[in-house]
Amino acid sequence: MRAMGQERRVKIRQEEIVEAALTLVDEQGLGALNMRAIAARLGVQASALYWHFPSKTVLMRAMAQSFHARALAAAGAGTAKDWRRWLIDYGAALRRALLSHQGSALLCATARPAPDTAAMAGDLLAAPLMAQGLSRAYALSCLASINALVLGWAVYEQSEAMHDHLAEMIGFDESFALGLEAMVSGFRVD
Amino acid sequence: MRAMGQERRVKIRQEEIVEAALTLVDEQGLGALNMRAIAARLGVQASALYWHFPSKTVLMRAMAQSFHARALAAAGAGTAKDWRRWLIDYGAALRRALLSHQGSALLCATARPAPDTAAMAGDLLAAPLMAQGLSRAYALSCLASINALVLGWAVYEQSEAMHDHLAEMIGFDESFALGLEAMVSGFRVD
DNA sequence: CTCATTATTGAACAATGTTCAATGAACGTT
DNA sequence: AACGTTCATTGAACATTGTTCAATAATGAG
Repeated sequence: MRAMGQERRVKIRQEEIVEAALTLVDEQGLGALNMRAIAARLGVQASALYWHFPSKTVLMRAMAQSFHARALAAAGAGTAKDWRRWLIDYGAALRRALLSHQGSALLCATARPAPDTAAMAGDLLAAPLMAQGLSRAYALSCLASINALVLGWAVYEQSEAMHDHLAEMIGFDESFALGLEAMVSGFRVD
Repeated sequence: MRAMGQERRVKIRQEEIVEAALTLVDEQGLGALNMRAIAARLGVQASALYWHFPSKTVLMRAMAQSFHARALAAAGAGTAKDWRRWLIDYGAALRRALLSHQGSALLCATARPAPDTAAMAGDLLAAPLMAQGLSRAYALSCLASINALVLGWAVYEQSEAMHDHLAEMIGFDESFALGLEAMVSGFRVD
């Protein structure tokens, strides 16, 4: 039975590629993300990547996915808190995850994860809220708004053109915290 | 005195280019936005555009700028309302402006307006809030959070991959309104 | 060892952003 | 009206980048 062994080797390789691509974006920005650069970082030819990924789009989708997975893991640790507290912690964790990698916000905005994974993530995230009595629809609405807020802020903050200008007028962390807390405190359960 | 005539002609041409580019994005998506396509729409060669714009990046910046200007005009109409009402109306107007053009959210996320224009827009937007007693810093924080929320939602909604999936679970308009109203109602003046 | 599957190479192609010398168009000056 | 300068466009190129594909090397089962 060789199929299993082969499959694992492929998966490892895929993760190596995603990791190389992520560090590349981290170091040189999203604009420097091209197949030849990724391949060079792995000591390989660009066309070799196409055995593992059908296109750059799918590769970027995998990158964004790996990203969301980390953020989710970091946030979903303690699920026993009050749901407002949980939402705030989740928002803050997602924000930290995005800000810890240059250009990750635009990456996540450009390449959304695959539909099925997104569905799973939605269920995983909604669970802690539903456990405390929120309806599924309401929980998903709240989560989507939090996601939008965090992503929007991160895009602003990681935009070279915007960063310096905005930084003169407001404190990013304080303003974000203010907006996030305002939104969560404004959620009403009916 | 010919300088004035020439200058005006140039400006008209620039606006024509921006408009052509915007309708192109609107009709065929952001991915179809390339210099040759824009030029073809104007019955001209791609290289001709480089007399008016130094690069595609600057062109896109102008596009995003024209966008923000429209949204601002649509929202800033009545400035006499209660500031919470004003924030909600502004958020809704910006959202409508973004959603009325395919792919505009990503465009605005990718190409931010020029720093000086952004500063002017900030002042223009903060004014109605400061007129009702909010501090400048607080007003800008609130506005930035609203902008982030609207932009994040619009990105989600205009993402092909995300749209269908999210639409199954939540109503965009309702969820957005819920998040926006929650946030605004959560803003506290101290 | 043999061979089929897996993985990579090297060379190409197409699309796209961009440059530049050459050319045409517009217009004030003489 | 003719001239020349400035404005605007062309056409052809170049570099980068995503992608393909036949050829080839590596790998592991029998």
